[in-house]
Amino acid sequence: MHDIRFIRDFPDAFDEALKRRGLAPLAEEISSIDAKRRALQTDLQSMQSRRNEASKQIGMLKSKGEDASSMIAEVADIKAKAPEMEAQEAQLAEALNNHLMGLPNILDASVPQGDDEDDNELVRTVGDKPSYDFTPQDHVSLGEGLGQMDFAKAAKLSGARFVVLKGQMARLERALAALMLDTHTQEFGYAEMLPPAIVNSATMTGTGQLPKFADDLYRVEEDKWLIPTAEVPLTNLLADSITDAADLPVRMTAYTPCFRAEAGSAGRDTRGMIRQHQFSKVEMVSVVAAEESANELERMTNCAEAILQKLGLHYRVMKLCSGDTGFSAQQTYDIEVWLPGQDEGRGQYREISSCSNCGPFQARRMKARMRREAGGDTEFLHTLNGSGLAIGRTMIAVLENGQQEDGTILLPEALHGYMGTDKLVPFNS
RNA sequence: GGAGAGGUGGCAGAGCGGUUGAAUGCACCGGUCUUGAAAACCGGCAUGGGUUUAUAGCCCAUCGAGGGUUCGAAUCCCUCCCUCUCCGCCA
Repeated sequence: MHDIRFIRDFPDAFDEALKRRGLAPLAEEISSIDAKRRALQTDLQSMQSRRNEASKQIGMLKSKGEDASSMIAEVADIKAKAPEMEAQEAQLAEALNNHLMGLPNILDASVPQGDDEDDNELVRTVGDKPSYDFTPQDHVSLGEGLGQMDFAKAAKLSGARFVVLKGQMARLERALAALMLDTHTQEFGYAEMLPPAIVNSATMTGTGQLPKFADDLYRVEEDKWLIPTAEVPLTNLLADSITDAADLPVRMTAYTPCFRAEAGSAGRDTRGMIRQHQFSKVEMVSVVAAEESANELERMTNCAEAILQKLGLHYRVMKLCSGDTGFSAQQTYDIEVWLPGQDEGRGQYREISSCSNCGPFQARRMKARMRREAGGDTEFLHTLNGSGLAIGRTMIAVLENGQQEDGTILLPEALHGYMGTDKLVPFNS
């Protein structure tokens, strides 16, 4: 959500920010709606003020047993005029709100201009691509080959974009989640949380999924939605509250299922586990004071990278360009892991984590505020979220990177304890 | 799902048609006292918005949410949401 005062005070900067998002200028239109609304509100309030004053006098006159009929008539007159003005005011307020809630966040100055993922900027590459003296298989062949991944059964149960994992691969999900949670809580100070996976519309609106992206969500009943990421419940934990500066930063992590209708992705990544309607993710959320958010984004990205490093996976960090940065973010780093089995064994980088600084954008929507000192003003917090990591895609990476020519998988050492073995072998053997 | 009881400031808890944005206590902040601390005492202490050069004033709104009755609603009525107790069901 945008700050109407910013639009009022810096219309050109706002329109420039819209332009970076590929949107037409709106500052003038928004400011004009706002000006009309405030003028109307001022009139309305002075009427209400008169009404309140008259009512008090009526009370006093009546208590003395005097006649108040002329004042009662005056109030009646005000009451006759008010509804039309109130309706107008409400209409303007709604129009204004639709603009403020429907427009994407202002991009950080450092975000490169671009149209899509091809214009993202390489920040760093860590580790080296593994080499194989055979053509690497993708995770589908590997998983099905080991009898531990069943897309056909999942399709029968649920439809496209689901999977059934069996045996060691089912356990691998749990092992990865445990490694991630242990790392974030023990090494990086994140508090482990277990939030609801179903939230109401107000919560979805707070983080920016609603009102614009309802089609990407699953709705289980009126006003009940399945979360697409734990960012939603975790960040909204701070909604409608004022946090003491001494309690910052707030860092939380959670392992939850995530549900995405993938409305706009029909036909993309139809093979395998890359894009599923249901997947699990360990999410990190940080809530900090304004001046800390830039540093916190770097820190959070490093926390996600730490998981990849523990798993010995090669990856690169990309700074998303203007066209690829999400609605609520002002700046985003994507971490792309190397998947040697993709593209017929030639390999491909694929997003495995996305870490975003949303600035005050979500906080303003959900009224998440902070106070620096007793009696001081409130100000909006900055919120950040990042995957640490997406479990399904991490599993793909572990499988494709650890594969042997015979189709078995050598596991990274960090998982041996969690898995009780160093190798994935055919199911039931 | 059924029956009942409730939802008031950071917390506890009064108010139940009039000048109440809301008693009182606790917490918190400032001060007096004290070598220091505690205690005691004094004062302050909701949020959002409008107006304004103004963090000064003045004004509006908010006592779960939304409607209604009334000159006037935290207080009365309706709908919804949530919490608690009991019953039913259930992992």
